[in-house]
Amino acid sequence: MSQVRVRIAPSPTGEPHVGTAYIALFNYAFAHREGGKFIFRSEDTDRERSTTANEDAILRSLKWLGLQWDEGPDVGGPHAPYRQSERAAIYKTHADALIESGKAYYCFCSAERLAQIRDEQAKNKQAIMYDGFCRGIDPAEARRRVQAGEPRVIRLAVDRSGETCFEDKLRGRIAIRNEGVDDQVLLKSDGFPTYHLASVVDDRLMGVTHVIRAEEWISSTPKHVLLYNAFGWTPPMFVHMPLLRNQDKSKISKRRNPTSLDFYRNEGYLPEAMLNFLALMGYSMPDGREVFPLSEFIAGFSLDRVSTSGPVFDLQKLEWINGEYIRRLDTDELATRICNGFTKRIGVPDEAFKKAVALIRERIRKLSEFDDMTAFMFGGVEDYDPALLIQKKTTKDDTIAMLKDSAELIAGAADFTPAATEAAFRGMAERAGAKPGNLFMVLRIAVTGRKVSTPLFETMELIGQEECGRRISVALGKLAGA
RNA sequence: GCCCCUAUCGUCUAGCCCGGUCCAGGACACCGGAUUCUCAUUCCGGUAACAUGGGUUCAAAUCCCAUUAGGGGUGCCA
Repeated sequence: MSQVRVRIAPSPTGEPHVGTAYIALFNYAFAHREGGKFIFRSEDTDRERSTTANEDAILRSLKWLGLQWDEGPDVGGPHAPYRQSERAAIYKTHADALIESGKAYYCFCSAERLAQIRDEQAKNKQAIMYDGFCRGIDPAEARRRVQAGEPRVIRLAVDRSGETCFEDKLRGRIAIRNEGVDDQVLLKSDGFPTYHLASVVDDRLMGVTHVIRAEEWISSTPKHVLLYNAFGWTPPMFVHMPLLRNQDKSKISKRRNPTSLDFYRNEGYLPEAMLNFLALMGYSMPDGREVFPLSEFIAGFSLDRVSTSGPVFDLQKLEWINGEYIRRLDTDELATRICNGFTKRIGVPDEAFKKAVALIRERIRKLSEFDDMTAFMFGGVEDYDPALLIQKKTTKDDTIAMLKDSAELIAGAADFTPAATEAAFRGMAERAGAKPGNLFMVLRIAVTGRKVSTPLFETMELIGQEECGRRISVALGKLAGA
């Protein structure tokens, strides 16, 4: 069998979409598992909406994820160009060939007329399709009108008898009666091809063996098969992946879910976690493992294990996986990643910063949480309600006494390592007949300004002996004024 | 309306192809508990599903049919 060649063929008409990453991942895994090639092709035939900025963003996002392609608009390849807008002549030639062979015809119908017949068909509860009005025009006549410069498109002449079927690798044989297949527009009036023509021609010319794409394409696949037939080509294998869903099960959309890959990158999801999560959408490991790197996903990948029902994109599970990956990173690596866009405090991690990272590594699930969670370590303490200092079953005076003792202890401490401070404060609590936990909470509030923080004594060491003393004084001041 | 796809815990899924080992397993989330200076991590435990109805069979989550539900398509968008 010939070498496997697959492609991701996004349309640069919007932000880099999570669905694109999802399909790219499965194409990538399949290509790598089979020792084949993974191609990136830009489907920018919608001249109204396509932009190079979008294309750049998609390329950048997939690279961020680590899904590098073997051939593409930026790296070239044996079938360049990989941007459809640069291949317009190829599609025109192919469309013309179909006209010549009678497999396609010119259509001069106006948009208004098309809208009108659609309305009529809807009203009569009929299938909505082109009525074939221009199909009967004499070819010579049609050629004259074309030469006269009349606006027109080229449509596929579908033989309405019989049925068209194809093999979907995941779903088996899918058949549809030809009377339900429309005379699809192949070449638009602006001279550019529609998706249907362009993708069929390119998949063929680029030697694509497996078309792994989203489920939404199933209903137009018969048109593609008919096109392959019209050209006298053998269709590739089709693999229709399930569609990612919103919580309400509808196709994943911007309105109900963050869909931009930029969003996930900016929130501090790790690319490797993102891939792992996406892999879980529709795929399962034979041994049930849920956390696995891309290399392991590829190593055991098989289309047989892809499920067909549409998975709900569950942010909660993504966060969990992200947390798993964050905790698997060593501190230096985590620090480097945080410094790469997730903190305003420092450019390159120093020792103190790494200590802070070590303290939050088990507490964050997204890199973006870092700055807030460590605010009291690097900035000052935010304003807090002095009432927080007073613990249950204790009085304001108790608290003041505790803080004064604490200030003294801190000022006189010869050893400010966590073990030493903890021992000292435990001793202090014991002598005062107070619960250590209560004392610690008072200190926590005074030192961090929060009820929830990183471990107290490690945090104090990080903040520094002097600054801790200062913060205790501030707490005392607050109580005095309360 | 018409065409097509799908259907196991709230969510992701295993099992289904090759019926019995499944009064259905794992994970996330949730609820308890243990550890603990808070939070988190970690560790234990728990709640929770084969859409419905018919077949076939000694036996069905697994095979067949119907129904229902959800989704997608129905564009000179992709």
